[in-house]
Amino acid sequence: MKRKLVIVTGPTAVGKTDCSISLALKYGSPVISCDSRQIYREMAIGTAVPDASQLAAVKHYFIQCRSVTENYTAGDYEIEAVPLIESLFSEGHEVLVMSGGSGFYVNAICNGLDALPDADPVRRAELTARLAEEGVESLAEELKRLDPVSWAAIDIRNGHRVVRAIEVFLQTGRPFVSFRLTEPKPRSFDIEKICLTRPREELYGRIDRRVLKMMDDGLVDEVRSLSGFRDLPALRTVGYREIFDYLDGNIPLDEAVRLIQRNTRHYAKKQLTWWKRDPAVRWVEL
RNA sequence: GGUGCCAUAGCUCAGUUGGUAGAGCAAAGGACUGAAAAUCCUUGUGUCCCUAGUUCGAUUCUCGGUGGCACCA
Repeated sequence: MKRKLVIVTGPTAVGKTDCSISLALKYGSPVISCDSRQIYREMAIGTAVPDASQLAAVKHYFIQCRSVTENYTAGDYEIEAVPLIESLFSEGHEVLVMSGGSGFYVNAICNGLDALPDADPVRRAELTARLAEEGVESLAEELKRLDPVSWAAIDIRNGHRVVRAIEVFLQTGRPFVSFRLTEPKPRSFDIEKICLTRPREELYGRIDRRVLKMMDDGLVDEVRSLSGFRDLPALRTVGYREIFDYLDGNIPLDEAVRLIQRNTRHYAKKQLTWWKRDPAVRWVEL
């Protein structure tokens, strides 16, 4: 029988952690996290990492193992997680449990990312500054001149996409879209994707309550301790930006809480949209 | 009990000198190849509280009712 990777995903606060731990115990598997924010050790409260007893119950990978200063990416994740999965299978596991809500990271595992270069930090910073100063139209014009094929193919109103396409062209001399493969990367294991879901109202209630619990657990102090890192990509995260606004005196605390709740709801909705277009997922309503 | 004000989108309200209506917030839908909890795009038909009247036509004016608020008793 081919080895199987069971991926437990779904919107934030739906209950992935509990479900993944019971599955892991059932199969004698560790839990391999695929969460782009729980990976940062400085961001425990605002990302709702598994608690101490949950972490003690099952071995977890990719939880709080990096610093926010490392700018971890989906590409890094694929490079580390796929060999880890293969090595765990070779140790004798029949089933491995992966869990997390970052669709792009799951995609990196299931289909693989194409052989695009990493961002050069200096050029990225330069292009990001220009995006802020000149606006996306100006950079889109530049992309049109440099790489008209990609200009026509990507969402040219999306600043991040335009920056990325320009930077890839400048680094390689090749059109950004020419790197795209048509076939997903072959994997040595089967994959089963399970998307947990709940009635929308119930999910939103869970989100609201979890945000209040984060506040009780000391989210403000956690964010305050990270103020030196606030411009890093990792800190551009729901729950952190709003508290920075509060600490700056721009909004009262109750407004910050309200915004975190709302923005988390929006995030949950985007996650659901991501999974809805994937015909391979099995939906499980809790 | 009396008088006045109010009743329009999930919420707060604007507006229609009579030709069936629009802002903010909330919400919904979508995109996605190394920032992805990021970033970007799209979306407003709602018994205009109910009944009757005037009118070619009433959410708009008038009578009455119902509910809310304020003040006076």
